[in-house]
Amino acid sequence: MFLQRLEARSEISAQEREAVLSLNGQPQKVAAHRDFVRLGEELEDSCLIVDGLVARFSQLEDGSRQIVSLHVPGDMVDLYSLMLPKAPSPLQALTNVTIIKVPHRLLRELAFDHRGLASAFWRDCVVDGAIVAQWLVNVGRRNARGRIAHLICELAVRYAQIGALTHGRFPFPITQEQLGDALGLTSVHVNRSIKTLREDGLITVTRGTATILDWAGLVSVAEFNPAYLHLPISLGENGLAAVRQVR
Amino acid sequence: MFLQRLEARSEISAQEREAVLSLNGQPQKVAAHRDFVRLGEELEDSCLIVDGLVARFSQLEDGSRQIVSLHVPGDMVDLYSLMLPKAPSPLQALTNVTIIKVPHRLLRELAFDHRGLASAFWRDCVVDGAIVAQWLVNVGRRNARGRIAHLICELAVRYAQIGALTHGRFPFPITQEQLGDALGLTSVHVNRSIKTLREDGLITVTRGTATILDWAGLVSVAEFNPAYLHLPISLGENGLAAVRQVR
DNA sequence: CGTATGATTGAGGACTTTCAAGCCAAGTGG
DNA sequence: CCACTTGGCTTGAAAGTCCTCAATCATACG
Repeated sequence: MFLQRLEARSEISAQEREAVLSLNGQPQKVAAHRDFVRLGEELEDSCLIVDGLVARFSQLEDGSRQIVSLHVPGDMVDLYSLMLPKAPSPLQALTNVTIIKVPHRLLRELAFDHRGLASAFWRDCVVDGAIVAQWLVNVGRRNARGRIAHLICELAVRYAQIGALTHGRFPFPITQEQLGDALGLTSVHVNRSIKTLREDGLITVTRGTATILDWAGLVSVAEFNPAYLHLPISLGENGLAAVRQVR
Repeated sequence: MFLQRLEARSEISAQEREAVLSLNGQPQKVAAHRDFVRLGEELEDSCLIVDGLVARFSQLEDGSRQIVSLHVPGDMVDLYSLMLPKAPSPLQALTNVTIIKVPHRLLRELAFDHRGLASAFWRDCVVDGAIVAQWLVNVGRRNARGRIAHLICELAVRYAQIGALTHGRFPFPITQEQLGDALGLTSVHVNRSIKTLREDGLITVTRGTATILDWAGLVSVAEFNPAYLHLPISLGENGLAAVRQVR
């Protein structure tokens, strides 16, 4: 999975591919709602998500939270911890999650031996930053409807990339409270805004899965342009087909 | 300047130091308000800021802007373009600016020949991302007063790092309109909020310079913790003295 | 001195939050 | 098998923050 993610954004040689595949680790289960990386912790591994949804967040003194990034299977959540071992933000499992911890030592060796992999890792960190920047635009300059639509578009594309989007449906195991924490909104207002999107025939959300009814409409409400994700994939009409792009 | 910035965050060997110092380039002037990198442009250089203030931003269809990062002298604004040559966001000079364009080719050679520098570059990109993440928290979860206070705290520390903070005063050549664009607010509301900060005796802003009157108070309003900047510096009481930290 | 850019202030309205209550589906234990 | 609990969704009403539109002021510049 990790290899697939890297290859989506970087050229990887056959030799480097082998090197990545030689990595292995024990899958671990993490229960929903558990913080499995705490603020300021010194990390010696990076976490590859195998299954489930993970959030990186910050907590303010009044108890409010801002989710800074969401991570789907295939993401190496804290690859950046290679460069900043002291966790700048905690990690929480939003659902039951399976992760594989990959030791920094091994990743460093890989980056040392294969400059293509070093670039790929570095590039992945940069793209992660670009996604956060896009979220900042989202939260700073769009109203609630636009923010929600944008996040849904982003997740649709990211799930499509890992083959988890079928018939315009994809996993959406996130509560409205958590959505609010990601978008700088209240769960109440998230609820009302989703309602208007539903009434406009753009999407429906039920029991952990989202359905796209009108991809073009959603994209338009969100002003969504997937370029910032740097994935070789886009969604066809109505979000039904995932289309691989030539790079 | 570039070397100083790198050394603030990474260990650089004597040999690597020499290598960085061997870089040279022509200083260029950019007039205030000019976009000197455009969206989607293919970049072959990264820009070191020598003087002035630069903003990276996104523009929405309705014309509104979100400034995603601000860059002070010593910053290599778009170091990340080494990994993503196609500019994901334009760059604007907020003031008259002096930059030095450093060819990607040279930076790549440096990173190739010196693994310590490769790490330092990568780390700098990661820290840039961490700053954007902090901005996201700021915009997503703080009210106008808190946002403004937080940005002022950040800039105070960053200017202190380059020795441009004296007697609690530092350069603040940014219009309220631009502040709003950075904070997800209107210039009008920025104005009113700054007024309350001034009335509370926390800061004053006049003619391109900000003065910190009550650092502790400002930090408290902002809930500011400079750790995310990963700089070996902090500000003493009332923001008067810049204190170098042991790493 | 006129012009231009940015700061400041006022009034009204829009979007979002807060507080509160009710609803629904799923899981639990007697 | 069913009351009972629980977490999450939904809705209403009132309040607050922030925005829009507009006008005035201040300062710098040609």
